[in-house]
Amino acid sequence: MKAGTPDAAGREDCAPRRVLELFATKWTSMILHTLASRHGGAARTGALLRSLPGISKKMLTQTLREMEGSGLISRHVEATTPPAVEYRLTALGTRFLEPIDLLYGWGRANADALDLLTVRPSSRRR
Amino acid sequence: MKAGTPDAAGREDCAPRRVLELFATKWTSMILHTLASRHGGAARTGALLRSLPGISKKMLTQTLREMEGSGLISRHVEATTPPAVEYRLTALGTRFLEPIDLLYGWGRANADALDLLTVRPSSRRR
DNA sequence: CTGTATCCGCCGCGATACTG
DNA sequence: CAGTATCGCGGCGGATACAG
Repeated sequence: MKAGTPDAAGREDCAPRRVLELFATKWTSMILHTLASRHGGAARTGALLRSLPGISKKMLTQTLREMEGSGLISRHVEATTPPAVEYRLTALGTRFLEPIDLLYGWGRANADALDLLTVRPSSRRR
Repeated sequence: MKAGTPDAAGREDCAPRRVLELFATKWTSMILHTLASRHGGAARTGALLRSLPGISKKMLTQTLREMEGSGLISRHVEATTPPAVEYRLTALGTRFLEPIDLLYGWGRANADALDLLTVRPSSRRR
């Protein structure tokens, strides 16, 4: 196999890249994971906001919109006052959780190896 | 389980988040994948540059540096003229390929579902 | 061939304030 | 409670030019 042949993640329109784009917005996977941890795979805005340390209200809404557009979650409004909005995992979203959890699991299983390096020992290269 | 309990991807210093950061630089997984497709899990700069449509020389080098710092790959220099540099998968990098390939595989398996949405049908919300 | 250094536009994302 | 609108900064990442 010669070089120059995009056999790997070559083409810009391939499925793998499409998946990576889902991770572009850094909160996507965490939101999905949080929803999954809830009973019924659903949660309201406020709950999500509280369960995701560091996320801003803006990013939450924004990411939720994108995820809805990607078909990962669905939005349900209770026409009460004050309004209650609930987000639920869709079939696609639920399926996407498999590879995500695998990724998370890998992270936990290799936490030590990752630690050694994020701390940046002391002397390196040059 | 009540809300407010960061049971999911809560803490900012947890392993899952650490893993996500590896995806922060969008080329990391693709570089790993490309290296894996080579015999011996190694490739030279030029080859990588040609195998990754769209990447710039700058980003390649930069990403390779970060990956080296993260222990995913190692750098080997042949002191010839012109110099020949080769990057190789490390044990950690190889292990990280498992979840990555799973992710890619998922993308291919759900390519159709993703297509329907990236095209954005026509009428939606509002 | 490999790598570094600038210049610079774009946009992810937080902070803050306001409407229903 | 849920959502939108603005402002602003940091930095990703491309283009280009130069060096070993």
